Amino acid sequence: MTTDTRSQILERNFLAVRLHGFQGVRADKVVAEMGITKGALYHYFPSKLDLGYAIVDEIIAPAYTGTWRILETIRKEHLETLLQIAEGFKKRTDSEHIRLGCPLNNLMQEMSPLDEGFRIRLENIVKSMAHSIETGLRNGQEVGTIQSGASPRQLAFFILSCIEGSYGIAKSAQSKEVFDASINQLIIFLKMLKIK
Amino acid sequence: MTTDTRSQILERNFLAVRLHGFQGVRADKVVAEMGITKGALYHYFPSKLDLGYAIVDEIIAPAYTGTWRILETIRKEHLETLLQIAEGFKKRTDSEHIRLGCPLNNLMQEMSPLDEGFRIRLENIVKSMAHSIETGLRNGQEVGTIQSGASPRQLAFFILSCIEGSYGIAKSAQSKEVFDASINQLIIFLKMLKIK
DNA sequence: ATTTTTACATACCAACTGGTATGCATACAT
DNA sequence: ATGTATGCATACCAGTTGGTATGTAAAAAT
Repeated sequence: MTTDTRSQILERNFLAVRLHGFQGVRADKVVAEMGITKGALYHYFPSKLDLGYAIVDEIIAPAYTGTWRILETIRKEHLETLLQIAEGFKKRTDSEHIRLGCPLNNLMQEMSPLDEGFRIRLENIVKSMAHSIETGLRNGQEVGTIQSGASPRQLAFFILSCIEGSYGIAKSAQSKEVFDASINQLIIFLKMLKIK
Repeated sequence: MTTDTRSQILERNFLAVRLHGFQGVRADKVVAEMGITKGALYHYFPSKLDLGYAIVDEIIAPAYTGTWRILETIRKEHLETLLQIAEGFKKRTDSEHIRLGCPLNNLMQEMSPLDEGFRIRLENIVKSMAHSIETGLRNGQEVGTIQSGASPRQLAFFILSCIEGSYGIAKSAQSKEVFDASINQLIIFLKMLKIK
């Protein structure tokens, strides 16, 4: 099947980017480990940069924006849903995640100052997530379950910063315990926003 | 002067690492822009990796650990000092910092999974900062100015995660406003820890 | 005064980089 | 049946990479 090879190339290179960074990836070596050659690689992607963009557009962006989008649609329990998402990060973050870090965070750090195509794409992912959180918090304030003093926009960036930062700190320490400690403190803080 | 050339090589390559990442740095091009050649570079540093280690040991580590160390020595106003440090991040973070991100965070993300020598060094910096914060918070609890419910260790990782994450999020957005929003929320949270 | 060490410059190199040009078997369209 | 597009493999390439070997003027040690 035609789409199979292409998506395999994408998936394998996504893993390689997580380990080596985009600049560190040798895409031809990655496909060689799949048993295919550069011919296939450059058949599907005109350049390494296009491969990188495809990884962001087709793998990273959907996964990240999808996690938070539900906050925009629900009519009640906004804070509880937010807490569940935070708990979800703890649950689905395994040792490989700790070792390799958050793919979004990694690419933002590496590529934002180097390539505008990457930067715009990654910024849009962050904007989308921040918008979902902000909307959820604002709606929660409007239905009267979330304290109205706090700024939803400011809180959205704060929450994302904590999560991305937790991946970063845990990555250097290679410690899931450190990650959980930080996320747990975030959860404690978020619970303070609740109106009982 | 012998130490002058060496420290210039260090400083210039530190800037280059901030922009391109360690893997992306071409150390010979960096020194060429200084008007010297590879000969000088490899005279002072046996390899590129050793140059990278020296950047961490001699530039990054002292700057970071020095920022927080005061928290270990003071006898009162622990929380106020912590808040001042947080405010300091806002003050001294200019547009170049936003564009290039936090050097520590950048290197952690890039090099932790790739090279154990880097990883250990960066982990030790984080550990040192976390220890200072933890000690400050614990002492504040003991003198009765900081709420005793919270875990100093957990809070320390949380605070560091927020700050590093704020750099990361702001870097992709290239926005000082985003950085300040996140730090401001951290400050609001920290003030909640105060016993009046 | 002579040796030794320091502080670089110059020239060179093998391995690797992202990428291209070409070939060719199969599938598909006409 | 025949032309054309697809899905790769093979071979090749110029530029770059981190690094070395050698040279040498000046400084420092003896």
